[in-house]
Amino acid sequence: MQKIASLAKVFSDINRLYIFALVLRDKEICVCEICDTLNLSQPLVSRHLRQMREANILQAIQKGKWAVYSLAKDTDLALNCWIDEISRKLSELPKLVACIR
Amino acid sequence: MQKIASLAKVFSDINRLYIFALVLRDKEICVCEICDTLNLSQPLVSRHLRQMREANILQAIQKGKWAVYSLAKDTDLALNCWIDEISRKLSELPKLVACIR
DNA sequence: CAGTTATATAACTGTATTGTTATATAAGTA
DNA sequence: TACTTATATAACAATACAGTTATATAACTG
Repeated sequence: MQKIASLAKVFSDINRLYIFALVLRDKEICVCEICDTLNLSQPLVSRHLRQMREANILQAIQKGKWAVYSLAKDTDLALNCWIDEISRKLSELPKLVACIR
Repeated sequence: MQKIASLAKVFSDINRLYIFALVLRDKEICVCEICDTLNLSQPLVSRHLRQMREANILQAIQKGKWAVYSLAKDTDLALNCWIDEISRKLSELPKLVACIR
């Protein structure tokens, strides 16, 4: 039950929801692209991403100077519900600003 | 998207999760029974219940001196996912202490 | 009707959280 | 090598939230 609450807490912030939706849409995305697209400050995005890493929702790999985020590999069962729900809302997201991958 | 975040916020608190699960299990339950079963103070339960009423998750009707809570009638689509998820966890809840309905 | 029971709410405290600003680090680039 | 770019983190201020204590209200009960 605590697990459900922790997952819910991550998705209770609108900016984390948007970030998660962006990752779902693009499969792979770097931090600066999230900042540009959602118009959020870099430190803010960075911390939100950390929370999602620690909740085992996202994973990051280093590619040159970029940190590239994607859905975590061992996607928890309780997460599937969220993925479906948020996938349905992807159209609400702004278009990409710059993609230098 | 904001709607999803609001729902998530409600379920990000472990006590609200427990309360919701109790309502799911018993269909109808009064405030004092929730307090007894979960061993939570009455004002705390009362406030959590209000948040769930305001999020349109639960509804309350007055029955004599009891306020009886149940799942809201027009159960939002986004809520179904939660109902399924939490239903699977009902076994974690303590047994009823007293039921004077 | 006085007392009790069930519930709601307000006021308060302590803690958590968001978003900002400033700084550190590490990897590319001129 | 100096400069720039991408990211992380720490320190801070402002706000939000949980849980408590005290109080109000309304409906039963003796």
